[in-house]
Amino acid sequence: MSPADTPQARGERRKRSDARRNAQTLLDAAAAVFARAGIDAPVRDIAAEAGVGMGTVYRHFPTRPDLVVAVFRHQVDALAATPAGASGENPENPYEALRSWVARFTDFLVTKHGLPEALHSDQAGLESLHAEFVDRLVPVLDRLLRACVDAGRIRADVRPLDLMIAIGNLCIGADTFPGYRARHMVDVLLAGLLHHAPAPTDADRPRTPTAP
Amino acid sequence: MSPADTPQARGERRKRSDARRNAQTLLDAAAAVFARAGIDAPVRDIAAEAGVGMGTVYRHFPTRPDLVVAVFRHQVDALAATPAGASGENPENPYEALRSWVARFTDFLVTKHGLPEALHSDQAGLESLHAEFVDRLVPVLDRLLRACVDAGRIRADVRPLDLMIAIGNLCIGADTFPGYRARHMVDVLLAGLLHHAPAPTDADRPRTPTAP
DNA sequence: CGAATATATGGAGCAATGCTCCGCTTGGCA
DNA sequence: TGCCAAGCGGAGCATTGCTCCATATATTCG
Repeated sequence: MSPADTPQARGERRKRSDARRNAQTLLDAAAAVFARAGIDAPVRDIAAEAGVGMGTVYRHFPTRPDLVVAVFRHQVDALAATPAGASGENPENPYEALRSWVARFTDFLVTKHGLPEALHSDQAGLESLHAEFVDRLVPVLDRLLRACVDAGRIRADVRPLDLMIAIGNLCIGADTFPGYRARHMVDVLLAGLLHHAPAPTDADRPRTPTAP
Repeated sequence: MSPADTPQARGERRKRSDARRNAQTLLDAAAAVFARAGIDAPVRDIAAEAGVGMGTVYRHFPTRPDLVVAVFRHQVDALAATPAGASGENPENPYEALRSWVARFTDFLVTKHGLPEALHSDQAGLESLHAEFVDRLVPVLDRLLRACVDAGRIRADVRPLDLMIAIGNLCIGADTFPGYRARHMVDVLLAGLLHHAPAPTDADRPRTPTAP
């Protein structure tokens, strides 16, 4: 997001004023419709909410997922930015730093209707949403996890990508399935990272049958 | 599934022979298409595979999810039936019984393209798929979990429904996202059930600030 | 066996939805 | 003011779940 990334600085013509205005209107309208009707809301509805035609939507956001990504980008940015602060807050307790960041991540996912589901939709183009999350957040998790491993708090066999996807997955259904406590299960998962006395990963592969 | 449930026994006329044949043909065709193209394959494709018309499909399976449920029902039955055996095999190690059943459940989910995703689809009617899983498998998990809790092996604050949904969720993306190791994350989740020295669940809610 | 009838079938057609296309409109510059 | 590239709107296409009904056929009864 350096200033050099602005269109003008790259020698491209500045967009027309109505175009800029419409782009922002669309972003706001999409955010409103997503909040009201979920992330799967029809593009038509968003165009109507913004008071523009279908063509305008697709001019600004070539595919539906592009619109979704744009709407959530700055929230992902916030999540990606904090950990420097968070992990700095208590470098002596890296596990709590991990837990606190994961709690914020979980809150974000749970409060967005359909977002966790969308991260796994195989609809063409929705990979970019996934990619956005991976690119921005995996490095954060990597730092948090590494700090825990270095401090000897957690097992070393869980990769940041695994954990990120797992957390995102656990949040699926949080708002649609009544009895399911997504946050709690994320907590259980994090507890599973801690070292225990008996490493259960070995128990299910008795290479040598327990001698009598 | 008692004999009294058969149509004849309830005084209903037995279905025409071609109808019965087509129903089975459709089941086989659907299984083949699901395996090849995933669970979201168009109904048209299944009709074509079976060599019948659309009307025939919908006559036998009123909605798309009904077909999906029918295809997987006997596999769910198998999963629901085993734990009596499994938990009987080593009553002295209930945690291993839990792990072994969960491993089978995980295998089942991971090998069915799109099944875990379908369990959370908000498409009307797909709740019956979810209901099928919940009704058949939650009681099994309940028994397995209770045995572990009674043996003092695991925490008592995880309900069977939570665990079942969490496991299903963790399997999402197993076949579509390259780097993600669903089975491993299920293992981490199960490890999180075990008791550890410091209960992390209390750490984030210091009701009374730790007295000096 | 042959007719009568309930049952089953096939596929055109409807509705929803993502996306494209293109003729019309308009902001910005000379 | 006048020009024109950038922008816009919305009809229309393709896909897909599902419905409808004229036609075909299995089953039964005389």
